[in-house]
Amino acid sequence: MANAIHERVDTGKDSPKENKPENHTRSLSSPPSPQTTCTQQGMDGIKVYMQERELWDKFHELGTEMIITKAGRRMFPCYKVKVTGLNPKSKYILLMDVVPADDHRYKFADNKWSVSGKAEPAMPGRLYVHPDSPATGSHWTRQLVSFQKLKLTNNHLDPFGHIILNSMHKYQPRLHIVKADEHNGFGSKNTAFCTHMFSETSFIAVTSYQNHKITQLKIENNPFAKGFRGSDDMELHRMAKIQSKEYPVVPRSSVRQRVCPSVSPFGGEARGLGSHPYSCENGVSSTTQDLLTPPPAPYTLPQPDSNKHMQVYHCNKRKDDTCPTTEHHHYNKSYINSSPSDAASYYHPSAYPPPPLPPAVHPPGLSDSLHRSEAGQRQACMFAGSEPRLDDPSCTSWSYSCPLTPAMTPMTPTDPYMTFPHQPYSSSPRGSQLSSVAHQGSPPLEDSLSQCPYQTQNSRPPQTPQHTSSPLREYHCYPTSLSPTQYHTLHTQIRGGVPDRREINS
DNA sequence: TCTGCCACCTT
DNA sequence: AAAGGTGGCAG
Repeated sequence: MANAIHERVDTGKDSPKENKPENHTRSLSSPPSPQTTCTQQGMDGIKVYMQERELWDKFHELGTEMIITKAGRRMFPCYKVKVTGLNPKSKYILLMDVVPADDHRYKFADNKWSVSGKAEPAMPGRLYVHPDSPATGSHWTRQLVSFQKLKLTNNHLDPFGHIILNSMHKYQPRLHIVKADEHNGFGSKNTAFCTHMFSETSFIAVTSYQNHKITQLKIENNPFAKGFRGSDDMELHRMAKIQSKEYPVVPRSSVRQRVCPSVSPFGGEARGLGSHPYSCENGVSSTTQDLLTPPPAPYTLPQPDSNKHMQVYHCNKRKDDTCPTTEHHHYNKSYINSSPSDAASYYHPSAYPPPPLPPAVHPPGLSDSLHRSEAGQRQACMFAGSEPRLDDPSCTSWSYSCPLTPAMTPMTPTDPYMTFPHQPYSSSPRGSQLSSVAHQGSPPLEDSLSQCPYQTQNSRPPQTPQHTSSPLREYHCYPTSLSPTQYHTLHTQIRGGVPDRREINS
């Protein structure tokens, strides 16, 4: 909340030029994602600057690790960006997802990370929709956009809408910006969106830190870990206290951490992602369906059965009222009234495979209902998608439900996959093209970057090396034709309003 | 490896 | 003042 603002209201340089990294904010911002080629909707002029890039770089050099817990753990550094190039009056939904960076499983031994096998099946992909969504371009560009409330979990059955990851696997966070104007809503044609990835934000999910250097970096920079900082004196004192013995005093870090000398985990390779330049993908789908439709699967990750079902979680507070009858216009208004800060976090299912843009698209109803919900509460509205494997024709739909979007749902509710209001997400029988976003979802980034997976079957535009020099390189994935898709079974669940444990108290 | 609990902090 | 975010650690 306030944080985003505090960090850098950087309004000063509102519109950095392409390729031109901001100097004065260099430490805080990375070069903007390269621009986009979006052909329509004006998405091409959107630029995204990663904040606190220096910090991200420090972690990245060592091999960033993010703790994942059953209850959900925030990311640190926090994913914060500055966005420019949005139409001040248009509405956009900003969301994030975290996709596999490759299909390997890693191990940390000899003080470094190395591949230890094949990745486990991808977890249900989920989307984290920024609480302020949908909001006008003016809103998003006015201040930094922080995803600090996003949480990562290793609980495959997580009921809170947190992003589910596998420990010891490498991931790449992605930011999606979806235009959500009434004239460009999900249910309509021309849904435009763009995807931005910053390679320095890739990380390996762990249940406990492997590299003590990462631990120290976290302690030094995360305010919540301040309790672990301290002078040697404090250390000693504490140590003595903890171990009532007279053990030789050893630096806390040494004591606490496993032995890990210094070697950068990501070992020179920054592994696929690491070394990849940032990429930015934008796309416009001609139709909503296109967006939703999964791309051909260039690469497939096995999906657990559970994944095959689309799970929808409704906001507890969902107002049925709000959703159902909502019309497109509704959301406009609601948004205005709602205060972003109050908004709760929303989670949507993302299909890894297909990245779930779609859900986002829904903004209309969504925001309405969600935003109005009590502030601060994380009522997650999440949708878990089964992740369709890209190659699996059956997976395609991304509908998300949330009662939110009646308006957007042009489809018949009776269809299984139509369960969601959002039909568009649902698979479109016809191969449609998926916008990059959708595609990207799940395939390991490595593939995507190296070759747009989605395109696999298509010709992929050569990476447009537009800003090669800049970290962000943009790759456009053009829609590929998709095979007919079938829908996932949708499994809906309504949260009973059971908040996170922590929230119970509140 | 993973989990639960704890002290210590921030918000 | 309460809620909730951290890493350490034992099991």
